[in-house]
Amino acid sequence: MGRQPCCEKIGLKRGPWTIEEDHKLMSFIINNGIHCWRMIPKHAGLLRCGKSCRLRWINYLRPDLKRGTLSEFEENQIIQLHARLGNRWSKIAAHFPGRTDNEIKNHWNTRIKKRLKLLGLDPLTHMPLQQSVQDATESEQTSHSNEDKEPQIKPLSNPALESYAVGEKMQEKFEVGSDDTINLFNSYEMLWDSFNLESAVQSSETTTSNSSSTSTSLSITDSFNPSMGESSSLQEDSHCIPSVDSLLSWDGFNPFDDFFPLQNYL
DNA sequence: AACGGTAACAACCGCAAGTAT
DNA sequence: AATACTTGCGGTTGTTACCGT
Repeated sequence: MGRQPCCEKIGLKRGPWTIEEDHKLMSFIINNGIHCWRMIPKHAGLLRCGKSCRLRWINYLRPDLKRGTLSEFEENQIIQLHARLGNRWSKIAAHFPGRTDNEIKNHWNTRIKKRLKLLGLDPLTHMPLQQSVQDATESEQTSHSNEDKEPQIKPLSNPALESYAVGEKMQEKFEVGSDDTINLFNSYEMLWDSFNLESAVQSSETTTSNSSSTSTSLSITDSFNPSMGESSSLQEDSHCIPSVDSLLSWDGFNPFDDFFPLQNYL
């Protein structure tokens, strides 16, 4: 039998969203909240599938989104979290209120990966590249067990201890040219020394479990629709509401101009 | 000015997990 | 317990802007 597709694809629009579509989606969600993504396009008068609407809301329209490039500090945090969590972008994003998993994933793939490679680090394992290759070769040669043959994909079990004793060596070895890269390297090294990742992740996991993208969205929309009473209130998640600056910093288009009486919420 | 290459970002797709019946 | 359905996630692709030649 198989599963029903999430939506009837025939006649649906794809590709970049127009401003009108954004307005329709915003307006609908603000007035009605989010109950069922599948129904939203139909009721909002959009020729999109629910999935597409959800993505657009989460990655672009959500009022609590923090726009702009990630700071150096955020970048370093991402690196640390990636060393521990691997490609679990949503888990990583949960540590950055206002950032989306898509955004962090894109940032990782387009920038951080390259910088790590420049530093001679394998973005996958966070180990020095040559060492990774060497380890792989050695394990192939010795071939002790099947476990030894596993590719070096697992995140480090204790990255703070393992990786950054090589810091000095790496710096000598790769003669990294740009100041940026050197800065990244230094802070990377420093952070491992000083940052108690374990406790940070744990505390963050407990505190952010309620502020994932979805619950955040809901709590915010709830705040516009007190009658919904579906979940937590704005008070609880108020830290997710962005500053005026971040709301107003959208280039060209601020979808909230038409819908949000901002002064009531900020 | 035209072209090609690249970076950055947005959006789509397929699958898995979670939930309701 | 089984099935149907929805939602969320991660990988991938598409699009656009920018830059160097």
